[in-house]
Amino acid sequence: MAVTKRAVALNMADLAERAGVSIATVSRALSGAPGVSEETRRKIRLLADDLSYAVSPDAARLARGSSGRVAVVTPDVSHWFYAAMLDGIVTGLRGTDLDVLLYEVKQERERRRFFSELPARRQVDALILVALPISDDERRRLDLMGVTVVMAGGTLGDHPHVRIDDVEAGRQATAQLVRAGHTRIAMINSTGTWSLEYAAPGARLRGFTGVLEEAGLEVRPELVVHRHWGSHGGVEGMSELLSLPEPPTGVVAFSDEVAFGALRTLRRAGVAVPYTMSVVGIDDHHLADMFDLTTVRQPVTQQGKVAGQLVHQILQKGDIRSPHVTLPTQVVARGTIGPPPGVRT
Amino acid sequence: MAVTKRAVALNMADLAERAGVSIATVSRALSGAPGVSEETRRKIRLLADDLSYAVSPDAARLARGSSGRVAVVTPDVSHWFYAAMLDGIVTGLRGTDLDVLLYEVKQERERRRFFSELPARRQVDALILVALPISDDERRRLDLMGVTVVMAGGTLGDHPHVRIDDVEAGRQATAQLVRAGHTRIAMINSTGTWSLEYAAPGARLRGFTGVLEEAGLEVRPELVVHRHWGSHGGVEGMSELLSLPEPPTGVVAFSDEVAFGALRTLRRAGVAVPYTMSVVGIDDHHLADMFDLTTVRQPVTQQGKVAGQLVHQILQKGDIRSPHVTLPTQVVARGTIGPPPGVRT
DNA sequence: TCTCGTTTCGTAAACGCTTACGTCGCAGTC
DNA sequence: GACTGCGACGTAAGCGTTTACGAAACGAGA
Repeated sequence: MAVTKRAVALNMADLAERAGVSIATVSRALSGAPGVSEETRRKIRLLADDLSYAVSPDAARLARGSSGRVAVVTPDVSHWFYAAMLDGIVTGLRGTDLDVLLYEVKQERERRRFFSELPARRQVDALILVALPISDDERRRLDLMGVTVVMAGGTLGDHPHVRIDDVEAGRQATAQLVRAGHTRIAMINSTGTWSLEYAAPGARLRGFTGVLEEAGLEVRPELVVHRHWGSHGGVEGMSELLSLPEPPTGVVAFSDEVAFGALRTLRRAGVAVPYTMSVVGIDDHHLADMFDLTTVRQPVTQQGKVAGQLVHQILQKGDIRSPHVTLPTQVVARGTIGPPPGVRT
Repeated sequence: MAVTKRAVALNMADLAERAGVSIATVSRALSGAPGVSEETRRKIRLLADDLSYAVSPDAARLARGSSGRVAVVTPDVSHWFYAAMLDGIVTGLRGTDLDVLLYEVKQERERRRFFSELPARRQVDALILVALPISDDERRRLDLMGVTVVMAGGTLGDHPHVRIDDVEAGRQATAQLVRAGHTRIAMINSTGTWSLEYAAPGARLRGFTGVLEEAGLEVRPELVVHRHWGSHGGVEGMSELLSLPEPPTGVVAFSDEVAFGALRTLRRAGVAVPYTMSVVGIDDHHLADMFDLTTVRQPVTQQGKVAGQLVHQILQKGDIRSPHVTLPTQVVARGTIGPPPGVRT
């Protein structure tokens, strides 16, 4: 009848007509719902394939009330940590017919805007926050969305989360230096990117001091410096430590990138690693091997993957048994730790 | 009337009722369409804010026919190159009320699946392919989607694209070595990840050979090795070059990561850089500075950003003036290039 | 043969918007 | 004072699905 149909793609009605059945039957056949004979279902599926017809997700969502989409909110896709998380999430979601909607909130004001406008609003069934510290106020705004919220790489109240034990990671890193015989051990820790405190620096520092104290070693304030958590932070932090009247013989870096920077400073200063100075990182960055860096591995991609799977399970089964996952970290010995200078091996 | 409303979130009808106007007016007021007095518009907007009401994107899409979403298809989010591209795309799309739907196609078969099932089908208004080589057949499948397609980091027939000149990048890298006086210059080039040929390796190699020939230097087959384009490719490639009866004195790496690997091999082999061996990369990876690596910078994030802006413009204005953008590359001199050994400075 | 339960399918009412079109009121024109 | 034009708003028809409900057909049990 209608000669001027706007629809460029064919719709379910067209398909139904050609198949000689009603729209309802087509819908049931394609969605796998019961109430259709196997024969009819096969016929319809074949026809749909032939005409390369695909159900409109938007219309389906409208009718059903769920979007089949999950939002991932991350501070910086270009940074390897978040990128690896994202990669893991996508992997964990693969084959679940859940699509990923990506939101990047780089700056403080973007984050604020995100929570005040909630652009993911009514777009997704769930939200995965990637290591994003948020305020109580923002947490409350989040509830407005009325969707499942999962935190990857941190915690968020009672919401499901996947993370590592940062205190333990700090302990493992520090313990290697202690075991090697070092007594003057420093830490280049991270400052937060945000006004809100992010948990990792504090936790890793607790691990650091804990191990020192248990070993009967003093924690000297001048040996704990704070810098940005990128490689340049390591460059600066190491410089500061080297300029000390009595520099340390071993350094725990907040992250591998910080360690990379520290190593560059040492190389330029002509300080031999590990003969004069030992360095240990945390992360097991995929380039750590290129620096020969001894470190503590955290399974970043795996965290993302589990987060993705968690979301899928929750969306499917409603609730879920263990929504709080802590993945283990593990020492990776390479070449940047040796005995302190002056100690014979 | 309907006592059991399913809707958890309030809808436009609720808002209209409270505002004492019709749904149509609310729609017009909120979307910025003409035909509403400024006073009414303000009133409605205020009310919407108060009740923290948001228009359902799916319903809007259904009614309007466009989704406000763009799909980004990338081989590997966790790799810095694609991550930087993605970051750029998101940045370029910021403030355009276009959302990003992310698809990762890591393996050959995932790529095939993506093109055969087209999960982005009817979900997005445009598609951005990130440095993804595709076959003619797949290109045809893509047209089935009937949406704008943009290639970032490569070309794709007549479709709009953003990229760099890889031949020129190869030339710039090689020219530095030639200028420093090297005559035995090698290249660690990349093998493709896919069965389909990706353009960059071939183009960079052409730049390499072109410069050598213009300088009157011979291109020796044994000095061009092929490895995977990650750091381990560099490790292996450099080993092979070192094992040659007469090793080169300068090496052009396909990418910075390859160069990182090469540097590690050299360090372990006790070959001094740049005194005995010079190395140059391509990319300007954000860790290149940590290796002191001389390289050729390509603006990765910028490419993504332009691609995002391109999509936005095309979606808005229909067509567009210059849909083919080539961004310039540029030498970044650091510390891994010196004169060949035996040449007095 | 009648009734009842199953299966299979169609009918039609949502889902929450956008927009073409119609209506109304009012100022301006002759 | 009837007519015209225009701005502001309402009516209602979609957009392409899902799904509650009802109808029809059919076999089984009595």
